[in-house]
Amino acid sequence: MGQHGEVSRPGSESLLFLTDEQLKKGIEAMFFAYRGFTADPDRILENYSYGRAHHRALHFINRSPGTTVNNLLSILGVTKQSLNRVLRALIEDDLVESRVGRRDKRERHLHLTEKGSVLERDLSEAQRNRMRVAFRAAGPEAVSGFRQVLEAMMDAEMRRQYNRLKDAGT
Amino acid sequence: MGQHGEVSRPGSESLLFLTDEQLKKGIEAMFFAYRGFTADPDRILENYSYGRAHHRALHFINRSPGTTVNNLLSILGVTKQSLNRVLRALIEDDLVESRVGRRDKRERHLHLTEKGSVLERDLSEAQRNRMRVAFRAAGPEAVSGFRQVLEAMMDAEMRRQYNRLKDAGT
DNA sequence: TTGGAAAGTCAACAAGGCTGACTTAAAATT
DNA sequence: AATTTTAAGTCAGCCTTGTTGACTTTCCAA
Repeated sequence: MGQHGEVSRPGSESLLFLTDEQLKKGIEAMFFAYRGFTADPDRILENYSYGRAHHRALHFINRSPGTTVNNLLSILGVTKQSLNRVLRALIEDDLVESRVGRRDKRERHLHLTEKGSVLERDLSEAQRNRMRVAFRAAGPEAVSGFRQVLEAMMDAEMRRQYNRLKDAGT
Repeated sequence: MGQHGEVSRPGSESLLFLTDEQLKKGIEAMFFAYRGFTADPDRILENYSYGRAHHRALHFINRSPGTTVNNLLSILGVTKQSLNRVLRALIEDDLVESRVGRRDKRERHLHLTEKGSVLERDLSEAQRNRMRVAFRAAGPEAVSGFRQVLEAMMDAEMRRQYNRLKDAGT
């Protein structure tokens, strides 16, 4: 019941990696790894009145300086009201600057302030350290596979967003 | 500043996959992929008065039938009070059965009911389908790398939990 | 027989999602 | 020039899921 392709029939390549058991291991790997993925920044954030949502905003503003609110909204996949709460705090605390658009004055372009950059760097560094250790332990072949599978797991729309973020150095 | 190992010095193997840029791509891949990972079950759950927390409980009870509350607690990494709220709903709705321990009567052993199995299977199937498509598209080599990197990203304690879940068919 | 462990419960709170309704300013269209 | 649409922001209220802290009941084990 529910088992597909787990029998390596003579003549077919081994499809053992597609057994339900293997798929479940993949699911559990995602679950536990995501916890590790967020653990370090979360620990840093505890010292502030910020949470994971603030981290995400800082990350993507840093990644695409000058991005508009609407843009950020579609990357984060949350509602305007939800993002606004987070953004308001960051702007009030002088971590993020909101500049009126030059061409279109309805738009606001978001930038990190010096202070915002410092926190972003701090969070990012913690997260990159863990990623670096994992990448180094697994090796370049594994990293390539890691990214291939993750990309294939995204919705088409997310994959578009993902590929849009410039990847210098690839 | 903050750049490590991106220069492929003569004599060193290529460490290009450890540039900050590559690490950031990895971080973003995790972010977008996790959204995809949860999207399908979340959609199903919308028809019920359950959320992701209920899904996780169902998953791990299905995975380790007869597990105790304490056990589940340490796997899920939430507080007793938080889990209790979820578990109470599942038991009241007859999706989960809580049996008093035979050896140690303080313990409760958790099992899915017929009804619980049905929902679990539904959720699991949706999630496995996406995972299967991704695995198939990426191929067995990539899947191996995917799991290697994720395992390396876990905290030691989580990795222990992860490896404890039996992996028949590996 | 007593101390500690497992489970369960109540209350109160916070973060971060959501919907709906509405405003303001500016751009775009008619 | 008038109207419609878009971008941003706001208020209010709700839900889920996490947290602490305090306390009870049951029962195993020293």
